[in-house]
Amino acid sequence: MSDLQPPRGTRDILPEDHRRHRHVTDTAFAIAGLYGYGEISTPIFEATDVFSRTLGETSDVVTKEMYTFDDRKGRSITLRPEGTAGVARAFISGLRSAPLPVKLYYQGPMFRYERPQKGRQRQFHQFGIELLGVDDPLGDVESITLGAHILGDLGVMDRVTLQLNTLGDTESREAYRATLVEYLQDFREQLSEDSQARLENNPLRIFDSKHKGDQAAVADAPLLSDALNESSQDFFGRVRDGLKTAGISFEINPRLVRGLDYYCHTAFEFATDQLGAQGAVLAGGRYDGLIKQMGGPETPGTGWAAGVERLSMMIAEPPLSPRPITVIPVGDETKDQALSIAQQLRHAGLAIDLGFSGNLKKRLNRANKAGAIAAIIIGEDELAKGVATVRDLETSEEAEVGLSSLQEHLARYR
RNA sequence: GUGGCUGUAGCUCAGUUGGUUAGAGCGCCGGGUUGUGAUCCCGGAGGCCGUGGGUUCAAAUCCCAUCAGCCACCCCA
Repeated sequence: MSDLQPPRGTRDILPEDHRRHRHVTDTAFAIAGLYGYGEISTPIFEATDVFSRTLGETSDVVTKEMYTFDDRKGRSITLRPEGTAGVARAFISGLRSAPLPVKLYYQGPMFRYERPQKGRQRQFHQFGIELLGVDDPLGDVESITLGAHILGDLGVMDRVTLQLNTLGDTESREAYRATLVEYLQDFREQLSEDSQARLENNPLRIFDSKHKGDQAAVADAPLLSDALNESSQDFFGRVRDGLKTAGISFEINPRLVRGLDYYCHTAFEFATDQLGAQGAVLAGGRYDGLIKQMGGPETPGTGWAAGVERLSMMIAEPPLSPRPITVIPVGDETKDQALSIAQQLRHAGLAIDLGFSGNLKKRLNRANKAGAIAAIIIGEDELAKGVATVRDLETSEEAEVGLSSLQEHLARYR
């Protein structure tokens, strides 16, 4: 029994789950298409340094969450923990001469070695977009607008809030970092162990901590927003204005800090309180230095990723579509006819279930449970007359329909 | 990685102070004269009580370990 369980933090996505899963990704695909984005798939695993060099050597993802192993030739391989680094790599190796901007979306499994809990698994799925080659704040606005559009169509907008912050450009951030570290020296003793280490390598992240001592230390600390240089302030101002123009409401959250090193300027997160401790359903920001850092041409980028499982948990039950029509033969002599009628109708584009066994009562019962909208009953009586009995399973109305006009009659159920 | 809670049939759970062949509801399968769907009646399959050790004459029940789930921290989608 225990051998039959999937590995920790993974799960089988059964047909019922997939209906929700697919509804999320189908919606996202359709809307990304409306914004002119094209689909890209990158490998599920990459050379380890694709992630370790870009996400930040000290980030949690790199230090303790990656699935890394050596392949048979001793190359270090890592199952992708997120999508952006792989897409950036693909851009450099295969799309560098493409006309800018390059607008991409992707969907697929990601892997992070973490302790599972609600809304958090070791293998999970993300849908994400990347907009490459746009340094204008309008790019951030488009990216966020696209995300909001998808959340809106999924019907979850009323249960999320858009949290927005800026990390400023490199100059602003470096300057601020120095003042923050200096300020926090006096509080060193009360900081958590993790945050004491962050003092050295990523002091901004202390803002994110839920540790009481950390929060107290940071409560009256100088804010990054006060340390922004003029161009960073201007950039952020134009993002906010753009969002207002697009009619998207947001809250400024000065404590919102991205965990991955490659972010600059815009950082945002659509957050909910409905998924336990996991707040983010769609989050991202700007990453202007990433592609150059990986060895490509200097190319600005902005984008986000959304958790497919998290969104699946939030959406309403998606419609069962298409509802099938069940073909039910009565008596052994009619099976061949039933089969060929079923095939004919399937080729005409109708969703057809064939009742396999049991008496008529059982088969109608099964058709009902399968969500069928109608049943086509084919018995010897019918065949003798060259008709089939079509029973509407909603209204219970029955009609005898000539076999030749069956297809026409069923058109109402498409 | 840390801490807390949990683990009996596909699902939700019961199982007395440790005592012999471990139960219910739902679901599933079959039947109620191979022709009519949610109901009703009858029958059936399905559990080495998460796994491995230990204590005991005797363990689903007590102890230890381990695995998995849930919750929180950490962090994130």
